[in-house]
Amino acid sequence: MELYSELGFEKTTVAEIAERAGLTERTFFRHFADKREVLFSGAGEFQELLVGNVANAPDSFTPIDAAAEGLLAAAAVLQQREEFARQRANIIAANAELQERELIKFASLSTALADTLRARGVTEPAASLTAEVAMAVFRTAFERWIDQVGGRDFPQLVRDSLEELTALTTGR
Amino acid sequence: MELYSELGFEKTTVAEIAERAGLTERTFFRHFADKREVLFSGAGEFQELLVGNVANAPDSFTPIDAAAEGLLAAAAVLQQREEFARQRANIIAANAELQERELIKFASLSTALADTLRARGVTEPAASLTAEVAMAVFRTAFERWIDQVGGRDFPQLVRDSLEELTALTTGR
DNA sequence: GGTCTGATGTCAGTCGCTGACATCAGAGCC
DNA sequence: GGCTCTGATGTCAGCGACTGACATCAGACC
Repeated sequence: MELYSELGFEKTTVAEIAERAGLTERTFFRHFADKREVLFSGAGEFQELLVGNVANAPDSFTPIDAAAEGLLAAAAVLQQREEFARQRANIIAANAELQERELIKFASLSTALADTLRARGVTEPAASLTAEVAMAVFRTAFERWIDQVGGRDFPQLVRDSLEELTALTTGR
Repeated sequence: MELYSELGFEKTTVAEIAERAGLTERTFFRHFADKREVLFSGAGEFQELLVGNVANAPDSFTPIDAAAEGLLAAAAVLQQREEFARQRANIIAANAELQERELIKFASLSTALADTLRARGVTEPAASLTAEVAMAVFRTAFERWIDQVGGRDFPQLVRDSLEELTALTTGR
């Protein structure tokens, strides 16, 4: 993270990272699948957090509302680590390869979310579509949270985006 | 495309591609930014097609309906080249790096779509959210189109997914 | 015939990443 | 205390993607 912030992602070599960590390049690649993965090592826990809250939502909740439970929990956790989240977002925003990796992590989240909804009895294609739309809401809210300086409440931004979504489709 | 289908993407070296094309490796990289980009060289025209149809939609259309015009036009064109689209989808489905690249192309499309909606007078965050949701609909419909053997009508699948979307949110 | 330009070839080099094998420190056992 | 076993790390050689610098060459235009 230090080096990626100082030099930028591209200009940082794995050799430099290894050196600063007091390890070998080979060892680096034993801990991380590739140079990008460093910034995404927490993705697993993040996914479990989000999906877990969806699974535990009351049975009476609609698919969208169940998904929203997961999004809100995830947003709350990121809110806690705002500084870290900002630094990380800046690094990613500066590099296309990292954006690609982030997108596939989001896609993986979307798949996991769809699976969870299906486990709640939601049928296809509603499950996949809800999952995709929920992640779209999350991304939109995240972007707004990061872009602003003031530091508004991330979970609240998620709620706002969900409202927007409803307005979009009911207005047809 | 031939080599990627025969050997798989990873096992194909740029040297082999260059040889079959009767060119040099260096020349390959002058035509394509990287090994993956070969499969995405048509992305620019595709984007213009989609966005163009959104821009030309009647002013009276809601954001979602305007976006739908673009999706339907894009789906119709892919329908024309079904065989090519299938082969390409298979290659991409077999490789994670290619999926990453495809996702960022979709994201780029989403951004362009949001811009177009904004030019139609749609305000934020409705523009971004509509764009994201529209692309989610497109992806979902595309997946269903490719997965089935029968070869159902792609534009019709897009319409179906749009209906699903409405149902999702109005059911709250 | 001459010049100019854009595409291609050549070459050397960097960097990400991997496989194979050696080393070494600590855990647990006798 | 000595032994073995295991997991983490180091070492080394090598492949393949990608780049910069310079040379070459064919066709366009004058």
